[in-house]
Amino acid sequence: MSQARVRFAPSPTGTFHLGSARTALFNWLYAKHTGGTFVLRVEDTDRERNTAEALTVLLKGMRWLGLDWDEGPEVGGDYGPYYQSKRSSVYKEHIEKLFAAGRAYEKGGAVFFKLEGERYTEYDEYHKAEVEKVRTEPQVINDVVRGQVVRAEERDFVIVRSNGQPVFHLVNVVDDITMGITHVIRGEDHLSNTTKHCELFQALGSPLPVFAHIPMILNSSGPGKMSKRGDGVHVEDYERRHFLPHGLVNFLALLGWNSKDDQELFSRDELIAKFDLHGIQKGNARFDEKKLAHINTEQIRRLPEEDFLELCIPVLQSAGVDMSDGAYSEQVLLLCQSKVRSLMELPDFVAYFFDEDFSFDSKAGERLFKKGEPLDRLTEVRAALAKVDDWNAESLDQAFSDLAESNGQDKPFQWFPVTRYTVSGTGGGPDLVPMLSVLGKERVLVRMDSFPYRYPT
RNA sequence: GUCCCGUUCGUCUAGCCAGGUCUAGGACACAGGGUUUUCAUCCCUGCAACAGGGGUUCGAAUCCCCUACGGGACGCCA
Repeated sequence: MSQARVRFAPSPTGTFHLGSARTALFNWLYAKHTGGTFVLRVEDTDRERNTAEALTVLLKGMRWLGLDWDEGPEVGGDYGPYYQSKRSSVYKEHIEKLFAAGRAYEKGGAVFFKLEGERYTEYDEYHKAEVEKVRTEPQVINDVVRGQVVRAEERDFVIVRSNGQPVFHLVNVVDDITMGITHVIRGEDHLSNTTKHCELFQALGSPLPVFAHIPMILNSSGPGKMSKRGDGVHVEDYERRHFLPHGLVNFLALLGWNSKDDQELFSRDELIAKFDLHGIQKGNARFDEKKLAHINTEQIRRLPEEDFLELCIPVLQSAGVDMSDGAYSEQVLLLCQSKVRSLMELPDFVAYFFDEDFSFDSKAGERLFKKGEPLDRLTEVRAALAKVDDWNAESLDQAFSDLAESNGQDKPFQWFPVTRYTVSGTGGGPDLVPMLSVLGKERVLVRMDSFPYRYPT
């Protein structure tokens, strides 16, 4: 596989849309897969909305997702500058080339690209006006995803505005040429634009890159492509909700691409190894948060302990959890890695480990008191645990077994629910014995003793 | 309105290019069951789709045509 030079060319708008993120991801994956180069180019022609803050959001999002670029802002490269606003001279040169070739003309202060072919005028229903059209030779686009797409451009189009600013179509093509881009991987919404781009490539005497138009991401409900506004449509939303960057990456990769072998959970390296343009889907995809949540959960489970701990720290700190006892916090978190479904729920999930004033879940309490004599069981288990000197999972297991045996029971199950509830206030959580072991003898006994006074009756 | 792209379970998708092995496979979700101290995990089972019509063929989810529906483009936005 030859090394590809691909680019992600966003226009900073102040947010980082998931659709853009997926386009960036596919480009990044393809560059990595082929051992090629991933270029980040900022399309900031036009506009006051292209602020420094908007660019920061984008770069931060890219870095959070782990999509590092080989050339572009802040890292440089041999094909710069990588901001379109700084490439005026390059565009000027190419516009002159078009004039020289008789493929550009001025009208109303703007520069138009001149199509070749027979001209005629026609009433246009869309523009509600009589317009000039050209019968051009149709362009044949060889798209890796869609096969051959044949389409003819029928109107001359603006390449430089009357204010002197070059237009997207022109700068996009000129940059792709001058930056040596080999593969253009972008959203299907650009497919119709591609005929314009092909005209420009040809008029400038440059070979066409390989095109791959990837499907759109549609709203999970309702019509149309994924909206630009709202919660859950931007990368920042998922960062704020403490999703794993790789969880989002894995999910996004599956939206419009698959590995053909039923594998859905990938490490970053597996994704790079398996990603291929031919696995890209033609049909549009609908965004499904439930599947995202599932993949995120699975990726939490697969995290190496160190990475898991590192990711947890900021989540708990921002929730105000006191983690001054590092070794203890670490034990608590490792207890939870296989139980928790998202990092977001972690602070609530571990609250009782760090706060003696934890609350009691009323539903679980009702269930507990509905059957048997929990207070009697509590007295028994309290006495049994008080005798444990060497407080660890093994000796605790033994203490429970002895307790069962001395009461003529096979297993100590009837003491478990009340134990869990009095020390944690919940009906669920990490495995009981390891949990008691981590909490420590003193905490456990104190909580058991205070339970009758603290439990709201 | 014109042009382009698409259409397999509710959702993401495999299969389609090289027609038979497809009573259409996997995953999420959902439902039921089992394991379990746990509304967690795990395991099992179930539910559920080739948009419609025509053609080609011994045979079509797979090839061709039409229709319908969905998406996109048609900006001196990108």
